[in-house]
Amino acid sequence: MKSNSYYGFFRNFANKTKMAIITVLMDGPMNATDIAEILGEEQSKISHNLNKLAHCHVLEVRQEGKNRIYSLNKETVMPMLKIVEKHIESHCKGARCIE
Amino acid sequence: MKSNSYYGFFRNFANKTKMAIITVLMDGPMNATDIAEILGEEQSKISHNLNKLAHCHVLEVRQEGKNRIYSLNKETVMPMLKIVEKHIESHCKGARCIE
DNA sequence: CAATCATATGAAAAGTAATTCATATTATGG
DNA sequence: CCATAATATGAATTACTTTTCATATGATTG
Repeated sequence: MKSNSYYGFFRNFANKTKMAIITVLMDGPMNATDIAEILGEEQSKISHNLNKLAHCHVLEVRQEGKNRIYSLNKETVMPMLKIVEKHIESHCKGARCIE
Repeated sequence: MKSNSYYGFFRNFANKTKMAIITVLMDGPMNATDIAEILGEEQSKISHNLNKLAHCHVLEVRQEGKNRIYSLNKETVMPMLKIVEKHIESHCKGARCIE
């Protein structure tokens, strides 16, 4: 296991904006502008982040007219979040574990 | 699911040194000095990182004489790495996915 | 093909995290 | 208790990442 080199992948989750995007996309695919709107964030900020997430296949993209529709790679992301949730549940009850 | 707030947890894995520590501890518990030695890293650098990892219960610590023995929380970490491994396997074959 | 909506891009600036270095603690064996 | 081995701590520096801002590119529609 080349676990040593996985840290790049985890960067996709180690940031507030990226996690917000991921959370929004849990409800279904959406285009970039709408994501930005929902999060109340700058278009280009969202675009930069979407690119990184898609680059690592945390998100998938498809072109639809002039829109690019981003969707969550649930197969990877959901079980991952599940693990974190469980971890926090059992180790970080109320505590300042995560901040 | 408060997934939005999980990003702090992921920081434990989004860094080279921390992942190196985690990897070393996959082989079993070890004290701080030995970890530093094996990784060829500065004692205090390792110490700072160990603290953060332990703070989030990614690692557990126990005092043993003047040594502090750090061990990996395998229950959380192993399945997490498994997911990443599988993801890379199926999406990042040879590609510049992760860098 | 001009206008416009949607998105991307790149470089500079800002923000945040990691490392270093010097020093402080803490524990134990003699 | 003193010496020392093991580890922690904090502030300053350095290194990275993220954001911003201005601008560019792409697609579509009339």
